[in-house]
Amino acid sequence: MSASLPAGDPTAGERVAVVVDPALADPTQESGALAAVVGPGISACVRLDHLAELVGEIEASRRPRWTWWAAGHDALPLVAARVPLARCWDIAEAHRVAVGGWDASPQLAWAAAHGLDTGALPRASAGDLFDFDSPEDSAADPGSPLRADGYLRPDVGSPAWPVDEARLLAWAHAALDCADRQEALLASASTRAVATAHSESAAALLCVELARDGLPVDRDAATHLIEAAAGPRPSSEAQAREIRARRDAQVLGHVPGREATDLRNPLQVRELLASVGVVVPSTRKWVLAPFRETHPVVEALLQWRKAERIATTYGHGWLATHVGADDRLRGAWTACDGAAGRMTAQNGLHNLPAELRPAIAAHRGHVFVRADLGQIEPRVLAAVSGDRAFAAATRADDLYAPVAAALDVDRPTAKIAVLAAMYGQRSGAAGEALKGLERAYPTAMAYLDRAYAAGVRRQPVRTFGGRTIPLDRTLADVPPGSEAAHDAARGRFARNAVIQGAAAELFKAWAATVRATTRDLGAQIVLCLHDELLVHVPEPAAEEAQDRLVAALDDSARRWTGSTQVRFVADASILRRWSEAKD
DNA sequence: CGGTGAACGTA
DNA sequence: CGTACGTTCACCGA
Repeated sequence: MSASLPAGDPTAGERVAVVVDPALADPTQESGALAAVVGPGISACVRLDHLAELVGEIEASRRPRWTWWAAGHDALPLVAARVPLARCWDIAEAHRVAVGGWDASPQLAWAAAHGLDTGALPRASAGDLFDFDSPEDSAADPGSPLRADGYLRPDVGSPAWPVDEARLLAWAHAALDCADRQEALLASASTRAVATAHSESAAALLCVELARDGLPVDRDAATHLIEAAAGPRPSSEAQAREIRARRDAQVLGHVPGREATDLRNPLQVRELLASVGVVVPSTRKWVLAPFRETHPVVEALLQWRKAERIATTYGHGWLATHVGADDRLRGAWTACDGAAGRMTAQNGLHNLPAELRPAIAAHRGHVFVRADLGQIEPRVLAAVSGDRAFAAATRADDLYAPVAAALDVDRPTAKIAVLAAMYGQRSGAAGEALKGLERAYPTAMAYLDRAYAAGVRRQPVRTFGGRTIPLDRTLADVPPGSEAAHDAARGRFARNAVIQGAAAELFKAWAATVRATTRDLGAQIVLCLHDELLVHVPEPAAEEAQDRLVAALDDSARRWTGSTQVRFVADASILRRWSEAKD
């Protein structure tokens, strides 16, 4: 089926929905399957192998805001075909801005956008997923994704929902409706929430590109680093056992009579340590560190842990599994975690040990342009709190210098005080300096206090960008204790979330701008690491890309804060290997 | 076989 | 100084 394109004037911001058959596990592998494209004057159902061409034409003539339920599914064929798209609206990400949390199914997003009770979502009946004869449905068109009571049917959009052209078109219309409602809701909730939904949506599209492109690796360098830490790649299970046993022997040799200890069992390790007089509540690194001199087995154990980490998690198996034949490390990316809203990545992309960084190297004819945001969290605090005095401090290259002067303390003390105020210390003492902060920057401190208090009261907080952060979540790792301890943990979480979350929003706005402004250079963003961007750039374009990264920060920070009062700084450099970075 | 905690890497 | 996430392993209970 072909689409007729109306010749109308390009209208900024008009929505065009793209939806791909929800049954497809991998929309890049099923060229015969269907997608629908619906917008003003457009209503087309096309085979996937014709989708990129149609979307490319519409993009060229109208630059609409491409709207989908989730980029990871609906935009996948477009990313695979490298269709450049300027604007998008990701319903799942917009829902995460509006409501928070991780769950963002079409059913939930739809209900929230339409003001329906999200605690009472219809559930698919266990007996028959496609039983459309329940009383709620009787009044509705049997082909519609909607129930008569206004909810989406529980099964639509799921892999089990069989589509035809009419159903897919209706699914695209539903996306348009849902996105319009979300936008209205966000606009009424916060002045910045619509802009946040835009940059979060762009980040979600970037995530699909990151998964497609991967992080360039020097395979030989990686192999050598892994061999140095974990030994050669075993060619048999017997050899693997032998290498493991040899690694274990480095530790067990220090404790004759206890060679049978399983070093991978923390309980047995604790017993082993106790037998040489090291009595500890746990065998964590920072607990054992003070005992390094007490008995040689402690140092040997800590060394063993490092090698074991490389061998098991970032070893030969990892290299073979996650680094493709094109020497790119790939993993799945998400634009927004379930807590404060950072990006996440799998397969080690976000927690690669620093010693493996020399293996992250630009490919032939390319370099990396790397940039990170300096002192991002205190600068964000200045922006989101509106503290004029603290904002004045951000005009310094080193924010802690003017803070130290204002508090009449040395720089390290000023830094610890600021970090303690933002994150909340439980041990140690920043005492006097903290009081100085309260005097010098009362507006910023009050902002943090309000978030903490809301957390204790279990009330949701909102980031500067308008993202709701619910506080009914179970906290990750609160040690058993009093109710007061849990209150304090929620308070710390909330206080951290409004800073970390706002920083994540600015970072994503920056990343989205970089993506848009460096595309013509042939640049690819290949890593997003919370406050750091790694961009793979054809060598001749390196300096231009570096300039644009810095300019993109000025642009996105000005748009995000709505002012120029707070200064954000990026340290940008051109590298061949990630390890060449200063810090 | 799925969930949990310990441990540790990153920011 | 805290928060968050991803990965692996051993253990537990079904």
